[in-house]
This record gives sequence, C-alpha cells and structure tokens, in this order.
Amino acid sequence: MRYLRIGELAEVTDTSAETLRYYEAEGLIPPPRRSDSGYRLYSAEDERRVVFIRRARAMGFSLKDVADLLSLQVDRQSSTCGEVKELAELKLVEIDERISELKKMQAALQQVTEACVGGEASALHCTILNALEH
Amino acid sequence: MRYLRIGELAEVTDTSAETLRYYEAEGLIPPPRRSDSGYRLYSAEDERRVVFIRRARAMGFSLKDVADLLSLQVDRQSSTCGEVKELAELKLVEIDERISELKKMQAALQQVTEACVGGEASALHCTILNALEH
DNA sequence: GCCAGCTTTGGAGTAAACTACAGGCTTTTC
DNA sequence: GAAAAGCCTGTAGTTTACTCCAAAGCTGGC
Repeated sequence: MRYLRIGELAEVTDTSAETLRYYEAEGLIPPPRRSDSGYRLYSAEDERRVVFIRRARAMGFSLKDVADLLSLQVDRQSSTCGEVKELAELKLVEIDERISELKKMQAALQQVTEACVGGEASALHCTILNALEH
Repeated sequence: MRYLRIGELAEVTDTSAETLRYYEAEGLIPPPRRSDSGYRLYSAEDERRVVFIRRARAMGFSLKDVADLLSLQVDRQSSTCGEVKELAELKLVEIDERISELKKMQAALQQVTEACVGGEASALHCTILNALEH
C-alpha cells in the first residue's frame, strides 16, 4: 500500500498542505499515520475523503455540511439507523432543490446565449433576470 | 407602482436590511430611488435582483460569480456580444458540472438510505464514500 | 406632541475557511 | 556533505460575506 506525504496529497487533490492540516485540525479527516520522523502519511482512503470534501466545497456546501455527510454511516452495529436516514433524506431534499435551481439558471443562461445569435430578431435587451421569468 | 422600504424588502427576500445595504455598497444592486426624507425605495425589479442573488448564494456561488451573471446582458447596442456569450458559456459548463456532481451525490445518498432499510442483507458498513464509487 | 419603531450613515466586529509565516527538523539532490 | 526542498508545530493574518452597534433623523398611531 502506497502512502502519500502531505505535499503529494496536496497536489493530487488540488489543495495546499496547510488546508490539509486545517481539515485534520477540524476533524474532517482522521489523523493520518506518521513516519518515524513525524511526517504525515496518507492512505488512499484519506485521498478519497479529501477529494469528496473538495467537490462538496466547490458545490457550495459548508465544512459543517460536509462533516454531516461524512458522518453518515450505516452498519450492522448502528442503532441510529433512523437518525442516519432522516439526515440523509434531509440532504437529499436540499440536493433536489439545488439541482432544480441550477436547471432554471441553465435555461436562463441558454436563453441569454441564444439572444446573442438572434441578430435583428433578438431580444432588445436580454439579461439573465429577464430570461429567468420564462 | 409599489415601492418597498428596506425593511419590507428584507422581509420578502428573507435577508436583513444590513445585507441589502451591503449589496448596494458592493454594486450588486443599483442605488434605489429615495423618498424625500432619504429612505430607500425599492422597485419590483430590485426585488427580483435580490431574490436572484439569494438563490445563487444559496447554491454556493460567490458574490463575484453573481455579479458576473448579473452583468450578462445582450442588447442591440451591445458590441460585446461575443464576450457575453463566452462568459455565459463558461458559466453553463460550470453549472453542468455542478449538476452532475450533485446527481452523483444524490445517488450515493440514496444508496445510504436504502442500506438503512436493507436489514440483514444490507451493507455491513455503508458510508457515503463507499456509496460514491458505484 | 410623544413614543415606538422605522430608517440613515459610518465604522467596528464576527464567522468560516483558508493562508502565510517563523523557527526548526528531515529528506533529497548534486 | 552541503544546499535545496519538504515537513513539523504554533500562531497570526486574510478574504468573503455578512452583522452589529451608535447617534441621529423620519413615520404612524394614540
């Protein structure tokens, strides 16, 4: 099994070493194992976690949201199944809403770009706000 | 035509008066007309703008992104059509990416909630990270 | 006319999420 | 084996997007 040092993980996940240490301090990634000299050594699992965090962040989820999502786990021992499910369903609703908002925005943007090629016939004054109302 | 005072606009757009003044200071909404005594009076157009800003913010777009989107306008006088189109298409790509990321996350979350009802047959240990890789 | 509850400006304070040192080890490269 | 590059901890600074006063002027109801 290959382990990455902090700089390597930073590169593959397009973050910085400082940010990775920050995520660790905030409890978003578990403390990784260390080399004899104290260097952090990250596993592939750690990498997946960081990739997930970056993606979710890029979509505008807060680190708190991300922590919630990452903490969702169902296993046989878990007696908190209902709880987990409830949170997951809550987040699902949120995601649904986001997708539909994004689709509206997509349609509006498409209308704006189409107005661009419409030439003479195009809207006199087309903005994203106008395009948004159908 | 009905004009809203700052507190009224704050209420209908679920923001605060301070935030509205902040948006004005940052150039996200144009300076509204004023009453004789200097109170801000907002039009329906202003309201639409604020609603748009709040929606975009809730989806994780920065105020800078929002400003970019709001500045997209095509009209007959505009000689910058190509420019506008380019920016709009750039944002469209970004939105496409977001939608597909959200769909992946949605699928993963659904898998987590399904593991919940799966009983004995359910995954021994199901997390969103595991669910994400198919 | 008075009082509660707006609104004004200007400026300071805050929370989240990084980001950038400083001073000191470790590892790699030449 | 010495310089360069990478990593360590700890702390301080920055950016974004608000949020909260203070002091003073306006508005609406009784």
